[in-house]
Amino acid sequence: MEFNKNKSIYLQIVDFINEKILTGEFPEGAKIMSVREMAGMIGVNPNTVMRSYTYLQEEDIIYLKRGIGVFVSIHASAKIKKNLKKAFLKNELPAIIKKMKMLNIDIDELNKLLNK
Amino acid sequence: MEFNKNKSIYLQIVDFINEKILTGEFPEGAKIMSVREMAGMIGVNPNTVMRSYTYLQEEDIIYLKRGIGVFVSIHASAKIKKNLKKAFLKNELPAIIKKMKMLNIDIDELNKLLNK
Amino acid sequence: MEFNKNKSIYLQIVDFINEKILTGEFPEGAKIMSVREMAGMIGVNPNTVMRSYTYLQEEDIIYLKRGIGVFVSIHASAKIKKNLKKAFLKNELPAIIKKMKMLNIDIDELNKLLNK
Amino acid sequence: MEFNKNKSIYLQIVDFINEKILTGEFPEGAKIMSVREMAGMIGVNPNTVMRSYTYLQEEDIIYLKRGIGVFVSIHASAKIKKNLKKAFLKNELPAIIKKMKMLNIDIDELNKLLNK
DNA sequence: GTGGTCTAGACCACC
DNA sequence: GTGGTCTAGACCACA
Repeated sequence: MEFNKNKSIYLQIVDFINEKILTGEFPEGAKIMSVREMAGMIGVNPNTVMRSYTYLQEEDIIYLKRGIGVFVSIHASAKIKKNLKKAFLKNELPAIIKKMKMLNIDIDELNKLLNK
Repeated sequence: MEFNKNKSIYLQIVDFINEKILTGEFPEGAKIMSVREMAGMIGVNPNTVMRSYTYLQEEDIIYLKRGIGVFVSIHASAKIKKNLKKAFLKNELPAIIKKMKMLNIDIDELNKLLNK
Repeated sequence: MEFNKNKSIYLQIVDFINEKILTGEFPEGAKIMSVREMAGMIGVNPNTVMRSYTYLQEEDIIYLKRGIGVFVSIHASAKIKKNLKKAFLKNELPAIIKKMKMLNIDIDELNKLLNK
Repeated sequence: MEFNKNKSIYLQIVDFINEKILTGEFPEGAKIMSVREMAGMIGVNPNTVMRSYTYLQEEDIIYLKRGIGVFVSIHASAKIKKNLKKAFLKNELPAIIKKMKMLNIDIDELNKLLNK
């Protein structure tokens, strides 16, 4: 797996897992890859994966069972969408708007860009 | 001045100055605040401001005259717009599109959000 | 059965059985559930129940007869009370006192809380 | 510094810092020991201290400033008391009550024990 | 086998 | 100097 240099790896793993859950590749309630499996697959230290898993557990998106494995929470998908939407509206949208105004990009031009 | 934790302070100062130039608050050709003045005003270490100024000088947006002061370049405004547009199209737009798809936000909903 | 995350499951099973014995639900001398029955009932791996039983046997609270079953020891109830009291006075009470001081909870307030 | 074997070190460091804040030894708003200083002082790996600090930052009790240091939050003391009280009422008090009933310890006896 | 913690040591961006 | 991330490797309790 390839990582973006500007974002910490463990957060990119978080994004990766969130995506898998949203696409249904990791279904809610299901057991997913163990720390070591995931680490081996994406070529990263198990500690780093553990950090991602711990983060996701604090967000109630997965839960870890000692000696058993890692499971997707029941309402994980809705939770992820909620989190992403909240972050999008609060952090990213204002920045987009500000930048568009500064660059004199109007909604029509944005529409064209989006359709490409 | 308040800073976003996820972005380095010196880059946020760069954004801050870019904005002042685009809005005309720092007109092209004019002398702007010294490193020390700026540092005092926004409550930051002078070294950090120096780093922002150095960065902006490398981008030809300002220039420093030793012993005299800091000045906005003649074509600063156009240069900034060019840089921002390039970054917007290359880095931010793809991420926006991806996120909008994941969250099922279409162009109409975005339009509504933008108008608020 | 639900388990507290901060304590190991086998010890929670130990507590569970101790309680049954103290309340008389598992009378002294009587045969109690086998490892497999217990495991099925509370939804846990039989190995884990076995660990609890082994622990309780070492404490002379139950004894296992190979091929026959698991039995509550004759003086189990007294033994349990003695163990719990010892642990309570030695480990828990000092922590309670310290925490109450830090939280400015005095004996009167505790009394009120206990009566609820 | 000595650590209890039954609790993870990083959580014991959390307790340690909470206490220092409650007693005023680490005043609100003040800069406290850096990760490395703390690690050296208590004889623990810096990563472990970092874990404690990160935990406390998520609880809004301290905040970390990159390149500058670690600071106690403004309302840290109240926050800590709130957290401890909540945990005490929710987790510990019910267990105490249950255990006291099982051991036939009444409030008078507890009072005597507390006064020792 | 699993999660969970800890150490040792390194590198980076930032102030 | 500071925080922040990552690796490598180890040990433990638990299932």
